Amino acid sequence: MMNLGSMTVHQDCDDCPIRHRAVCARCEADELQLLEEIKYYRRFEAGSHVIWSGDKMDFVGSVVSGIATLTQTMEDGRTQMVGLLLPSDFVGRPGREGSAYDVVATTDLVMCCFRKKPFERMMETTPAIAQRLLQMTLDELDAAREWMLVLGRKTAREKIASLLSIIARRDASLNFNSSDGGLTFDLPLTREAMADYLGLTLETVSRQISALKKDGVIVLEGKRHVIVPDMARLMEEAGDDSDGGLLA
Amino acid sequence: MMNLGSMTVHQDCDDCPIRHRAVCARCEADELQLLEEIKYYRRFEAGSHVIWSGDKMDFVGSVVSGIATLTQTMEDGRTQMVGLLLPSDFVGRPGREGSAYDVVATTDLVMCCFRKKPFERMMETTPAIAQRLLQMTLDELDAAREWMLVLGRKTAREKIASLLSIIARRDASLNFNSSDGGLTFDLPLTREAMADYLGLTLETVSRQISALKKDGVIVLEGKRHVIVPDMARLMEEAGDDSDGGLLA
DNA sequence: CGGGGGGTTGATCTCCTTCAATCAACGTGG
DNA sequence: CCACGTTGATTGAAGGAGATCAACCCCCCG
Repeated sequence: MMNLGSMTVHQDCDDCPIRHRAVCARCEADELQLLEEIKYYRRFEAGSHVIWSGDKMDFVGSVVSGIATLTQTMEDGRTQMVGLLLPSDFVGRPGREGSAYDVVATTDLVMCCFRKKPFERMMETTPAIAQRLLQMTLDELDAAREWMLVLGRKTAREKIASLLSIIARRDASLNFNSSDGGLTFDLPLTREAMADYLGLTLETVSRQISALKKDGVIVLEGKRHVIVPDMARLMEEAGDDSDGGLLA
Repeated sequence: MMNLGSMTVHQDCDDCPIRHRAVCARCEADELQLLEEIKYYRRFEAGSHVIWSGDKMDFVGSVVSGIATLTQTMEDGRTQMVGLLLPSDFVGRPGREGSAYDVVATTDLVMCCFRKKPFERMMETTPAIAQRLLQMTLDELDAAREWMLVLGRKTAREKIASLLSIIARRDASLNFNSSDGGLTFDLPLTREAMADYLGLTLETVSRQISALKKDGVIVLEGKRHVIVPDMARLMEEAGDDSDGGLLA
């Protein structure tokens, strides 16, 4: 898949689907007005790079729709995904020149971007933005630490179950897709991307998904559509017993 | 070792060793004054818990001296260290009741604590604190993500080398202990704690340290004192080639 | 029809875990 | 001062979970 560049689109903050969850969530009308002046939309097609590791970043922004990944790569080519960016997630780091990671669109992606310098200035004058960003960063830090447990201590089977339960829970919180008690969702990642997220090979990912299917923990329709008949069972397989930890 | 509780000590912010690096780094004299009113010192002895996972936290604070670890534990006892807390590091999460992790003092520890509610109120009125906390949290997030690469993709030998080079670099930035070109430091962790940090067993840690010693990458004096004759070599072993990534 | 991307499955290999013995340093009490 | 237990660390032998290498399938698309 080639990067064909980006298209520009426009939208009003009022009908923005991530208005209440993104960095701008706590902004008042007048503050939004200021943001509108420094914002612009960009569209990326599936497979294209939003940012290259090491590159200078002249913007920060929010994922409006679609999914992107945050990955690190070693010289010899080994890669580790360090974050999954979903709608409302923030991209970029105020106060730093370059990006430490590759950001890649895994689906078609729309981002709401802010020019970096003006945004940094706004952060100093608009507590609502800085506070929201702090909150979001603390959440991401918790997520990263939870993932460290997954990477460091869980078995391949538990890793897969952990990933599935995270995606399932996220989808459940957005939509109401609990048809007849069983959760349902589409995997937004290829087997290879899952492997990069879980610190495994794609073969192991495939085998463990097959094993979970054989054991009735999940039901597959095609390669990507997953049905979870018993969420508690899945979380048990993930090693996260029952409660699953309180979400923000 | 038993937890004998904590002793209280006092200190003035002016001669505080972490004054310029902790959450309070950007505070002006008047803001420090306010902090002084809600602050108190606590001393923990090596091996004792600062916080238990799940417990309600009525304070947040900074590590003044000593070292603590942040660990997560699964029901079956598997543990993963998710953070190493050094002087100036922040403990606790504003806006959340309980702690998600165990915080354990690995050496004797002194903490500068702030009562949580007043601190949260101050965060809303004092941009200097919120801004500094955001900066520190973003740094921690980067560190956590770097560690995800270590946990997910590196070999045991590379993991050990990564840990050693991180500790070496940190020590180098604090002290000037580059006697005759070779860095020198003491390991602040037992083999078991290193294993918990690296997602390994303590036996593997021991074996890989021995191997690095045999290969001349490090020199050991006793079990804990490490000499690194060639830092570039160590970083090569860690898989972080040469530059080592830009620090903040 | 051919080709390529994504996915599954099999056979083998290897690195790390597991289980276990041993050792050095240290403290404690007889 | 020496036997004893404890704690941290090292080392050995055996086994296994996951990596690696490789074949093959499915499906879409040109």
